[in-house]
Order: sequence, then C-alpha cells, then structure tokens
Amino acid sequence: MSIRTRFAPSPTGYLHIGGVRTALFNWLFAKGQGGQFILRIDDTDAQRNVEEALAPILHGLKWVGLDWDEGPDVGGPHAPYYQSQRLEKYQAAVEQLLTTGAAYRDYAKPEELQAERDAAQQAGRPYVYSRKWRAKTDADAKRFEAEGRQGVVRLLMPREGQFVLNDLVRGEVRVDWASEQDHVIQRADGSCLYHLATVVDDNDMQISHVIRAEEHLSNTLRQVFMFERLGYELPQFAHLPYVAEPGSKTKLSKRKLDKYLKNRDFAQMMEHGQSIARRLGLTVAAETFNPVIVDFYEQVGYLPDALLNYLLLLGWSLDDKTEDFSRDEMLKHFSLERVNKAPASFDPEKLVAFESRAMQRLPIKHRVAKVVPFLQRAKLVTDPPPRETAPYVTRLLEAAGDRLKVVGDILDFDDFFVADEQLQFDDAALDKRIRKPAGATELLAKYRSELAIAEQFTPERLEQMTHAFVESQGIKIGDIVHAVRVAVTGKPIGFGLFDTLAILGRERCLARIDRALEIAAGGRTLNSGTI
RNA sequence: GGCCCCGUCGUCUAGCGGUCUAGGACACCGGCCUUUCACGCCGGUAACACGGGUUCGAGUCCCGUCGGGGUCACCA
Repeated sequence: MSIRTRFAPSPTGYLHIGGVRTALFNWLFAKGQGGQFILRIDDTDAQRNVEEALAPILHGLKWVGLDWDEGPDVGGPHAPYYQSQRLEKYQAAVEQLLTTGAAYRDYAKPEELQAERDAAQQAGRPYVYSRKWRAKTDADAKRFEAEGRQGVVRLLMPREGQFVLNDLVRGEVRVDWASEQDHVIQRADGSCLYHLATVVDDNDMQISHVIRAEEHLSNTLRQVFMFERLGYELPQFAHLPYVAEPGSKTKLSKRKLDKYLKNRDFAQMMEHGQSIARRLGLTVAAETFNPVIVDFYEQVGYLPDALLNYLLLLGWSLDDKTEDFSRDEMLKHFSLERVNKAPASFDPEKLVAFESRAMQRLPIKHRVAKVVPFLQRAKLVTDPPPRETAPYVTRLLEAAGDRLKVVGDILDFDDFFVADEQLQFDDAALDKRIRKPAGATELLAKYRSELAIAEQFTPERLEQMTHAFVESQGIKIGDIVHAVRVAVTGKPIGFGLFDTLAILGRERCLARIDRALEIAAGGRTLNSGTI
C-alpha cells in the first residue's frame, strides 16, 4: 500500500508557522518514501470568500516549496479537494451511520443541553448527555418535529470499554469510550461537520497516515469510531507536539503577538522585520505582518530552505550533531520515530542562525538574484535593473560577507545605491569622527587629495596607500579610517573600508568626502538627520 | 474541574540500564583577531522537576507528587 499523507488546512486567511511544520512533516514522510502528499481544503464551515482566505495558504506552501501531488490547482483522481464540494459523500455516510445504528437523530434544543451540562457541573460529575431527545423511531422523530424541534444527527458513542490508539509518535494511548460525547455530525440544515467530513475524505483519498497536531489527539476517538462503523480501513495516526511560544510551552498563536513582543528575541526579530518592511513600503499591521504567519518571512527575505530546516529540528532530530539539512537530506532521513513528544518553543535567534548559515552557503549568483528584487522594491534600483547592477551587487555582497543574514538586510547598504547628494549622514557619527576631533577635517581633506591621485582604485592599492598616508602623517590608522567611512557611507559601521571605497569608485568617494566636509563645516543640516 | 499528553542546560536537542563526574547547537559571559560592525578562533557559566521503589548499577524501568500543555462546540 502506498504512503499517502495530507495537509488539510481550513481557509483562515493565513498560514501559521506551526502549520508549515505540520505540512513539512507530512510532505517529508510521504515524499521520502515515494508516496503522495495531498492538499485538501477543510472548508465545511463555508464562509463565502474561501478563495480569498485560501490564497495566502497556497501561496505560503508554494513559497516554502512544499508541493502537493493532489489538491487545489493540480487536481487529482479524488477531486474535488474542497470539502464544501463533497457534500453528497458526507450525506451518504450520514445515512449509512443512521441505518446501521451508529448515529441517531437528536432533537434537543441548545438550552436543554446547556441545562444538562450545568446540572452536571453543579453536581460535580462529568457531563454525559441523557439522550432524552434522541429519536429511536420514526414516530419519535415525527413527535419531536411536531413540537417544532429541529433535528441534528449525533454519533451513538459507546459508553463502556476502552479505546486504544497506537499513535506513531506517542505510542499507546488509552481512553475510556465513555469520556466521549455523542458528537454532532450533521446540522439541522443538512450541513455536515468537520469530523465526519475528515473521516469520509481520508478514506476516500486513501490517506494511509494522518499526521497532525496534538490538538487532534482527543478527536481521534470519535473519528476512529466512524472509521470503524463505516467499514473503512483505519489509517495510522501520528500526533505532533506543538510549536510553542518563545520561552513557554503554550501553543503559538497569531493573536498573542503583544505578549510575544515582551520576549527580547522575538521583539528583536519583529523590529528587524519591520524596519525592512517599511523600507520596502509594505504595511506592517499585526493582522498580516507577524512572525507567527509565514508571510512575514517571505517579506523580510528569509530563505525558505533555512526556515524549513529550522522547523524540522523543532521536534525532530537525526542524532546528536547534525543540524544542517538540504531538502534531499531531509527526505532521506526523516522518520516519525524520531519525532519528540514534548512541545518545542520557537526560538527566533536560532532561526536567524540557520538563515545566516544558509545565506553564506548560497552561491553568490543566487544571492544576487534574490537581492536585486528587494533593491527594486525599495526603489534603490530601477526595474528592470541597468546592466551594471549584477556585477555591482556581486562585489557588494562579496564584501558584505556574512553581514547579510536575510535578503532584506541588503537595505542596510542603501548608501551604495543612493546618489551622492542624497546620502544621509548619521549626525552623531559625523560629530564623533569628523566635526569634533581636532584636525580631523584637515586630515580628511588631505586624504581626499591622495584618493584623487591614487593610481589604481582597488582595495589592495587603497590599503597600501592608506598605510603610507598614516605613516607620513604620523597618525594611527584609526584616526583616518573612521572619518573616511562616515564621509563616504554616512554611517559609523560597515564592512571593510577599502572594499567600500573600491566599490563606490573614485568619483563618488571624492564627491561624498567633499559633501561631508561641507556639512561638517556648515554645522548641522537638514540632511544630517537630527537637528 | 474531568479526561489525555508531556517533563535533560535560558532555548532546540543527544541519551533507548553501566562507555554520563550528561554530548552537540543557538543564546549568554570572558579572551584573541581587528579600521568600525560582523565573522572566525580559544575558553567559560549552565540541565537529568521532586520523592519513593526495581536493580550489583537509573537521566534511562515502575509508582506517586509537583509542574506544564492540550481537550472537553450544531469551530476546524
């Protein structure tokens, strides 16, 4: 029998980072064994704008590269893959359950049910439905209907004995059947509920392994009941632990952003992302721009492979040392046996570490290809880019080295793209390195004239030239280097100065030094930021 | 609260009775390197929740306690 897994999101409008991990584990398990990965849309609760709410989910899965063999867009032998379009199948199952006595029509009113629940709670005993409004015969049903009652269909759950589940990650789990209520599977208006639909579809689509989050563990009971009473073959189950909040074991939730922002690392990640997003002209509303949602990582320029690599290790490990996995390696090594049982909390710092390593491994050509669109969106480069952009960016990235952790970090080097007269100077740096130190402006001016006549504008020659200059002036290298950096980039930090000068080229360096000197002499200006 | 699940450094984890005075990674703290920042290199702090068993021997098995989480819908 072939391995078939599925990821079955409901159209909520966003793809949760924990959902990505669930999808990843399903994908890995199936594809690693030559099986199929199916995407099914669990939209039984049919809101009107399914397409709109689904788009970000499909987009997110595509972005991380978790492709599905069957599902929306690609179709497949078990189409349709939307539960909202499979209603007849559910109806047939409901009827079967009804005729075999595994389910019954129930005419209780919500308030009557609530009263039973309250009474049970008052008495301090577990709530068990009295089945008082259960229609055992058609005559019962007629009578209830005559009273103006609405009938739903409930499962007639066993009330004795034990259910034993052999979960692929949790092992043996035992629960009393009696602990499960007679769950509603069809509403009075004929619409069907999730659990029924899931069972019917998992069977229909021949899902061999149901791999999902732990929150579904307790649901398994009623689902297995339906599998059995419908005469379906039971799939294997594997319940994954949660992706938890940073520094806690609670399930990560999109809605608790404010709380997470109190975590230093999380706040840092958010701030970093926002600063990139703003420069790209993106809106940063919590509803859409949120590290719990996968879109965040795409927008900020994280590498999908590194994200997946990080997520893979959140609850799974191969051994005591291997951390970096390519797609092929993941597929080769992944197994459910090595999935952990305890929830794993999301650690932004560690994610960034994976990103950083992955970025360094990425061939320079690919890095350039990823960076250029960001520059275009930030309006630092035209679209299409001029021919010199690629080689220019290549030199820049080589010089920047591992300072580029995510693609969006390229915007920290905006000074390499703005026109000389637009360059913004960090006022504090200008003060510290040029305006205040005695003789600094004179030194800078002298250095400028050396640059003007430098024979070759390469990093090596510039370095030689600078050392000679330092010697002839009787100064230390720090006395000139910082001033020059501030003058040509506007910033107090950056990568190697000689690379910086060479990349910028002589003309721009001279123009920028002139301008810095002018501004330093003329006091603070509008361009210099703080006034 | 009932039921279920879980419990090794701050975090992710290795560990499937002796090789564990508990290993790796990220973070953190020192030092080196250095034109800033980052990297790199060297070193360091830091964990078996607790209590009982079982055993010659327990992080590893059993029980209990405590702690954390999940779930108890005509949501998915």
